Amino acid sequence: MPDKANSLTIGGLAKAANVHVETIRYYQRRRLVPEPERPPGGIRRYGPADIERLMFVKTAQQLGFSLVEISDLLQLEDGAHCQEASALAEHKLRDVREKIDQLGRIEKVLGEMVEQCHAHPYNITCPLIASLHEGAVGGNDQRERT
Amino acid sequence: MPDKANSLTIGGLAKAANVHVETIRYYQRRRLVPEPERPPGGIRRYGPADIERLMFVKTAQQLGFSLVEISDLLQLEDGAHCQEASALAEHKLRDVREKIDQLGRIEKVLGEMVEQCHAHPYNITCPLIASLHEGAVGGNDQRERT
DNA sequence: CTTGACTCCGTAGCTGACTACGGAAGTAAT
DNA sequence: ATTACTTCCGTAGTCAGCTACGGAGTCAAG
Ligand SMILES: [Zn+2]
Ligand SMILES: [Zn+2]
Ligand SMILES: [Zn+2]
Ligand SMILES: [Zn+2]
Repeated sequence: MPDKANSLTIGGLAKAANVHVETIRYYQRRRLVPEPERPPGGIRRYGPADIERLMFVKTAQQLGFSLVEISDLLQLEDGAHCQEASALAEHKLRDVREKIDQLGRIEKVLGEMVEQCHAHPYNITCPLIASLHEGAVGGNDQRERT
Repeated sequence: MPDKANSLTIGGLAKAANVHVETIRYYQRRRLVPEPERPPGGIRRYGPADIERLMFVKTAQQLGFSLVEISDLLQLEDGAHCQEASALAEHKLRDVREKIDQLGRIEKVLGEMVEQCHAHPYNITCPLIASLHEGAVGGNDQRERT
C-alpha cells in the first residue's frame, strides 16, 4: 500500500513539515534526508517517514546541533548506539552551559552600563560610552571547534 | 610632538591591540577605524588613539554588538548622545536575555535527554534518540532582524 | 647593497545554512 | 489544448566577520 501512503510531492512535504522546498533539496544534497527514486520522467513522492525525518532534523537543530552533528546523530538512529548518542548530547549540553555563562556575564555588564547611563547627571559624558572605552567583559574568548 | 606619539606601524598596532593586521585593514574598509594619511610612497603610522579605538570595537563586540551596531555607537562617541546610546544598549540587553531564556529551555531538554539515556535499561531503544523524533523544544523560532 | 621582514592593495575564499534564479519538463484545471 | 502551477536540476548569491594570497614597494640591519 505505498500508493496512498507516499502521496506527497515535495511541495506537500514542505508544507507538512513546515520547511521550504529548497531546504528539503538542500538537505537531500547534504544526505540528511533520503531522496526517493523518481519514476523515469516523473515526480518524486514522499510519505510520513519523510515528514518524521525532517522533524528529527529540525528538533535537533533547535537543540543547537549543527547539520554535521545531526548527520552523526542520524547514523545512530537505530537507537542502539546509546553511548555515542549521549556523548554527543552531553557535549552539546556543555556547550550550551558555557554559552549561558558567557551571556550571563554580558548581561551583567550591559545591565550595569544601562543603569549608570540612566542615573548619571545631565551634562557629563555618558558613562556607558566611557565604559566601552575601558574594556568591560571578562571571559573566555576562543571559540571551540566542533 | 606627533613624531614619537604616532610611532606604530600597522603590525605594531595589531600587536598592541591584540588583533590581526588583516582585521585592522578590514575595519578600515568598513570605516570602523580611521585610515591615517600616508606620506606619499611611505608607510602609515598609528598611535594610542588608534589602539583605544580598536579596543572600543572589540569590547563592544564582546558585548554582542555587531559591527554595524558598533559603527552606530561610534557615531555617539562624543558621549553627548546618552539617549541613543542607552537605547542601543537596552535593545542588546533584551536580546541577550532572550538568548539566555532560549538556551535555558534547551539546557533543560538536553539535560533531561541525557539523564534518561543514562538511566534506561540496556536493551530498549535509546530514549534520547526517541525524543528527537517526538519534537522537543518549545519556544520562539523567528529570529528578529536588527 | 643585499637580505629579509614588513607594508600596501586588491581580490578571492572561508563557514553555515540556506535562498534565489533560470530554463525545461511534468501535471492539473478549465 | 491552453494556461498556470509545480517539479527538477544546477549553479550562484547571501550574511558576518574575517582570513588568505600574490605581487610590488619600503625600510632597517648587517
Ligand atoms: Zn548615558
Ligand atoms: Zn562543542
Ligand atoms: Zn540512551
Ligand atoms: Zn535586536
